[in-house]
Amino acid sequence: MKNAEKIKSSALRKSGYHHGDLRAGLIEATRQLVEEKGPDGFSVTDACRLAGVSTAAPYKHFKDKSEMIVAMAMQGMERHRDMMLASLEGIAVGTPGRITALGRQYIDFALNEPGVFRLNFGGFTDCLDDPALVAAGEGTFAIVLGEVAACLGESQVTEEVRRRGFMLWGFVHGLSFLMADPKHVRLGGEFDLDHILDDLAVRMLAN
Amino acid sequence: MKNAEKIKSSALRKSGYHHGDLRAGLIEATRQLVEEKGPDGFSVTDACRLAGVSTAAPYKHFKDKSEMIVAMAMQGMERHRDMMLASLEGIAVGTPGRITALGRQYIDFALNEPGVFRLNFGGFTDCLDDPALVAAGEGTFAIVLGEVAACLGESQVTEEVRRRGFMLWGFVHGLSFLMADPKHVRLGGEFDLDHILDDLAVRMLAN
DNA sequence: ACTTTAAGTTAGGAGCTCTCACTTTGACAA
DNA sequence: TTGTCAAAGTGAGAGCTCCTAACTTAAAGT
Repeated sequence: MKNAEKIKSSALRKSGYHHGDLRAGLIEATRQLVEEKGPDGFSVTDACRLAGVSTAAPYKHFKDKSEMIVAMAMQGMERHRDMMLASLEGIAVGTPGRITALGRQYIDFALNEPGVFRLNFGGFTDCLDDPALVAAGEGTFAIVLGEVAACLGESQVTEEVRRRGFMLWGFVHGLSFLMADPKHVRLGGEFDLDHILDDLAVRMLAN
Repeated sequence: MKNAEKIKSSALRKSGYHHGDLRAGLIEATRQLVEEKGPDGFSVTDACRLAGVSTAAPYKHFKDKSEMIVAMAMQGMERHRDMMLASLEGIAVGTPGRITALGRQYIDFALNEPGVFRLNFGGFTDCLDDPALVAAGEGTFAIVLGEVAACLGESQVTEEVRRRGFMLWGFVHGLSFLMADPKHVRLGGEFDLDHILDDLAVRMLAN
């Protein structure tokens, strides 16, 4: 029983009348479609087709389209944070290497999941207002602030730490947008991202 | 005759059966609505209501919704470029002040017209593909590259100039996104944008 | 086994994009 | 000045979307 349920849960499409875990199935369908067609271009109808249910089914699990997108975006934020945390593994605390690792992972996420990244940060009105999403973003930024503080030899997040962290975030954030778009990234010519990030960390943490 | 026509041209709404300059009227309506409701949330139907014409009228002037948005975005790119160029007025060539002026103006545009800014750079699939829009973006970036070259004492756009210019662009671009969003900007704490930009120019143009 | 209820369904309203066939009217030539 | 034509409007409607309402299925607990 429990086993059969688990197998069902992981499936995108349903088998019988009931899906097993339609909520998760729709979130996964949403993720796939947002990557495929972009944050605009996504439709609930498409997600229903992909999950193999009728177009009315989602409304048993989500209030509306926006809530469905927010649920997917939230999982994206968590992946984003977890990957950033994982990238710190084995790098000495207080060294610039930790800053560049975070930046690198931030940008890698934007490159690997451009649809989700743009959805989360590109200014889609619906998602901007969700408090859980905002809180998740703040949590991730807090990680950055902690690392900046350590690099600057501060034990607390001072105003200067916050200022530097915000500048670093802005930089990496902007690079993510530029690099996730082929029409923009080629304007940068031939460059090595790791080199740029190292250069950045040196310049921004100096003094 | 010519005068009456000009008066009509500047009007958003039509007076008689014919509008006078519906194309321009729709572009202006589109701009207003994109600011009001965000790039998503915009509908051709709304623009028609605002311009006072039937919902079939736009298709005499634009192939589809996308082309209408692109036309509006194009004017936004031109405003963006013109304002950046104007901001250089009276600042000595080859000084970092010209870089900070460009950056400041870039961000100001994002703050003054967040809807248009996000539409142009937030990764809306339809617009990304338009070659005229891409070319306009490249033209604006070329201005930045020229200033960076002058600051670094180069007479040409070398690979290093391009790299630094791209980094500066990335930074200002990211800050624009963060500052245009109240939920992000407050994470930066209390800070003075001019001070940050000066700091940035010093750090990024050093060496 | 029976009941309850969560989770599906079909049907349909309202709004959107866009097309088609039609109407209006300004511009230009005779 | 008048007649014609083409540009620029119109209403009607097809096909899509999101979402609701009322109905049906079947899973879970007593």
